[in-house]
Amino acid sequence: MPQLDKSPDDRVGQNVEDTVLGDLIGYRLKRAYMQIQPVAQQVLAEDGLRVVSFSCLSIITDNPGIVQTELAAALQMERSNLVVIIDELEQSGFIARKKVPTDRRRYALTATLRGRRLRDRAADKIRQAEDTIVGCLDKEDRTRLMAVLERLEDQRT
Amino acid sequence: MPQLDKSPDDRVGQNVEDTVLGDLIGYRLKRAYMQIQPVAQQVLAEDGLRVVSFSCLSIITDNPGIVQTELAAALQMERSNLVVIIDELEQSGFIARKKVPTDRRRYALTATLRGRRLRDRAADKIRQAEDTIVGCLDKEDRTRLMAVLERLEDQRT
DNA sequence: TATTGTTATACTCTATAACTATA
DNA sequence: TATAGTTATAGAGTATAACAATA
Repeated sequence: MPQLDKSPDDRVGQNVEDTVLGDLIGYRLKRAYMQIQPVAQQVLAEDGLRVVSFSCLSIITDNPGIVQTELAAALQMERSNLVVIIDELEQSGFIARKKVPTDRRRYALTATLRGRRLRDRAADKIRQAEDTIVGCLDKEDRTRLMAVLERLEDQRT
Repeated sequence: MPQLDKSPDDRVGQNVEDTVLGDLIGYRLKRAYMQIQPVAQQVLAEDGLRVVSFSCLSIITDNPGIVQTELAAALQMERSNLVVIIDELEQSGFIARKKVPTDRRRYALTATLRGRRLRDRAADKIRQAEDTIVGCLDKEDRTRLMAVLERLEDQRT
């Protein structure tokens, strides 16, 4: 018997009490991110990209010649976990690795023309997808949100 | 030779260009969350809790008698992944499982006195820890941030 | 036939240690 | 001795399918 005999004290859907969790910023950030992330993921998957590989492609596009350690630091991830992502992007022809003559331990990363175009196109699609969720905010709320998030991020602890 | 011979065009630390990523809300949310999450994680670890087990304990405390499927829905996670977490909390003596007489498929979850006290104490510690990061925001910015995040979260797509 | 809790499993993400080649 | 890239691996976190008990 599905759906039809709710007892009076049934907690269904959003009728769950919460006196603590909802006042924690960490929880609120996570929940908001859980709304946005799958949308971005889906949009990027159409172009064969994951969120993290798009992030890499984007930073490489903006910083031609960046090396893997710098890229890892910029995205706050481990060098070791970057390797397969860079491999993928290279094999797909979106970026190129070339030895730095002055320090042959390092690889200078650059985006190819195809890579740069993909980055720009994918970025447009993500912005559009985010708008379907963030559209409920007016321009000022949105600008404020971005500024506040940036301040949190820059906070050293 | 560490640190001493930076070439003029070295990108160190935050000197990385970014024309796209930083304007995406998903990226900003993730970065802000990455600041907060480890702090909460560390604080909770002192009491033998993970972030997810604290979330469960908190919702159970606020909703005595809630069953696992409802809890999973409230936290937007899979029932199957809840099982071991509930097991842990029960074995630690923070919650109790008891068969619902009217529907013997279900377990009514309730927090023990110890569990409720732990929830309250841990919540205080998390708030305090979050303040070390969110302290840079004034009262109004903070209230606004929470309200905006809640609106994003409630946005149906 | 549908639902609850459960188990098993797989897949992604992330973190750590160790290796090589270069400096 | 230290660093860049790499490999292997282990641990979280998450998602899916299937089962027994119950409705």
